[in-house]
Amino acid sequence: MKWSRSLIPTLKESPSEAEIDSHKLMIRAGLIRRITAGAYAYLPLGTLVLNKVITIVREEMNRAGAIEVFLPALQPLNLLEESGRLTVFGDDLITFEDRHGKVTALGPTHEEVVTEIVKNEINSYKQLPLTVYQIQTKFRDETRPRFGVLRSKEFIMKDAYSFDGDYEGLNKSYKAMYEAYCRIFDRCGLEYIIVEADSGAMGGEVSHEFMVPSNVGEDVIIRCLTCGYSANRERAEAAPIPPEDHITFQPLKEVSTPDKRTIQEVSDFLQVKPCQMVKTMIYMVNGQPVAVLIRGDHEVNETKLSKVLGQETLALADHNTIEHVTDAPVGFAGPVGLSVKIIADQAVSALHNFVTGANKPDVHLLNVNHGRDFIIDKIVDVRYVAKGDKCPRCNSGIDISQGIEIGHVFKLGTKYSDALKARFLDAGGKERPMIMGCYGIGVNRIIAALIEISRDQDGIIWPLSLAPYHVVIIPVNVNDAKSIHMANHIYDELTLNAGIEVLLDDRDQRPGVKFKDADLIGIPIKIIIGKRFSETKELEIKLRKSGETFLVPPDEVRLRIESLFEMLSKP
RNA sequence: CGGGGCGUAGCGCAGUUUGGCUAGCGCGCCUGCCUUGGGAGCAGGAGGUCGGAGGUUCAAAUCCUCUCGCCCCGACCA
Repeated sequence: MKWSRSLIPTLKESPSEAEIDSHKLMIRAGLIRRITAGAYAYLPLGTLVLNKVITIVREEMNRAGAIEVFLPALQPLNLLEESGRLTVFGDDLITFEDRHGKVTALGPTHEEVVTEIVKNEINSYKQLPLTVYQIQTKFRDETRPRFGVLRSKEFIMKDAYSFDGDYEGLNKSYKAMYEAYCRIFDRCGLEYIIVEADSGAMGGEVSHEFMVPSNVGEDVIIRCLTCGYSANRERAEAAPIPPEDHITFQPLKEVSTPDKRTIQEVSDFLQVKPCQMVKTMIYMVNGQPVAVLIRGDHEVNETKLSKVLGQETLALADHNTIEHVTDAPVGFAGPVGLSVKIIADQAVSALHNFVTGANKPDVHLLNVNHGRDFIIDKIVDVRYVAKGDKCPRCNSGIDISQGIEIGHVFKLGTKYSDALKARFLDAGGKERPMIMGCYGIGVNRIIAALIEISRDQDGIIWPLSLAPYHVVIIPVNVNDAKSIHMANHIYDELTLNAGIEVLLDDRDQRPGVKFKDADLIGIPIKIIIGKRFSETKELEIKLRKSGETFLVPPDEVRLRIESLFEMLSKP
């Protein structure tokens, strides 16, 4: 492709809309343009990269035995109603009313649609197992789209769904997808961490997230650098905190804390560290108030809490309920004298002589001890892992970092096949629900994540596998007939005879402009036809990533490029 | 959805507080000269409903009301 005939609008300055580097670079390098909040147009260079990613994904899905399908973006609401996810998605669902008054959704994901199809078309164990996938645009009305294509209202997802007759089959299907994901991300040149993820309120099932470590990532990665334990924030556990030895119970004491409600306020006022305090949170569970005790410096993990309580729906109680239950305004709740069920986080059970609310206005209690002053009904793990926690497996220090979620694999079990009645007859003639798995990859996110981890002050650094073009030929002076002739010759040689994707910068621009642009758009290899060429007939090959240069006579260029390809293809 | 901010040329911005020349600057773009190894120089030029609607005024980018869009923080997020 000749530069002058494509559309590659590079920018010197960063647009004000962009906050993070990958977003800025995608705009500056002419990959994308925003059309509206959370929706981006892919320009030629962006489209080439997108297609590179899609090709890799498709090849590896096929290799793993998955079958490609193409499902509609439009979805009827009744399917989502049947699975119960209409309320789960809620306002995230983008819907519209057609001329007949029928309300239709733009699909946020496709579990229901694919299950509906399989339910209708598959009746026998002989037709299983089956894994289908598609590459489709998904729609979600994100409350706040941000970071360019990392969180948008419209995004491309590869979603796959496996159907098996038994759990052993699911395990095989899951493993095949898991391994395919590793190959896909390896081929894309991404460094990634696989973390255990929470499987929501279904319980007992397995889920893994593929994360690219990055400080702009919106997901939290908890891991142990010693034993390799890794999990996301919802899922991660910490080693139980051991109770202190030789504690003597101090006498319980009331203390006046006028208008001090938050942990921070009370901590400052009484000069007690938050880790010596206990928060009492009142939750509504099945219409009944429950007190949850958590250490002052910890946070309640509602995913764990709902699992512990066996409830999918729980919520913090409103102010009226709290005042009714505790006999005090919000901010002064405590377990002593409370008549509701008391659930304590493990860390609280290890505390002695702690500070907490007195269930009286403007009063807190000092030296509270469970067993003596109140009884805990249940000790459980219901908090998020915090800095300073220990690994639940090996008790080493734990590392908390951020990452971009680029893939998620999930053993669903029978959630959707039960809801939508997708059953089959087994060898014994017995009707059984299909066992499902689902597997997603954020295609656009792969691109943004790659740029986040592969760039420098000059621009993007593409791996060979994702580069929009492998090579850019730069004739320094396009008015020099010999240079142009050579540029065309090399172009044909590489394109026609070696199947290499080449961009020819035929613009009548000063060399500096062309070099800067080539660096910005991140083409792995530059072939420069300039001063050297007029002097010694040599061409210069320069690598984007390392900056290494090689002087090569024209008839050796192809061989040299091919050997560089081999080198660049290795991780 | 709460809080904050911003909409002026393709991009980045000044001008708005205190209303008043023909609405500016840098980059980019067009023409010519010159130049050709890391975003050159000179000269000339095109490009604006100042987000939109209404109002106040002799006069509005500037003041008032409404409205649309966008960004940031928070809440939310299979």
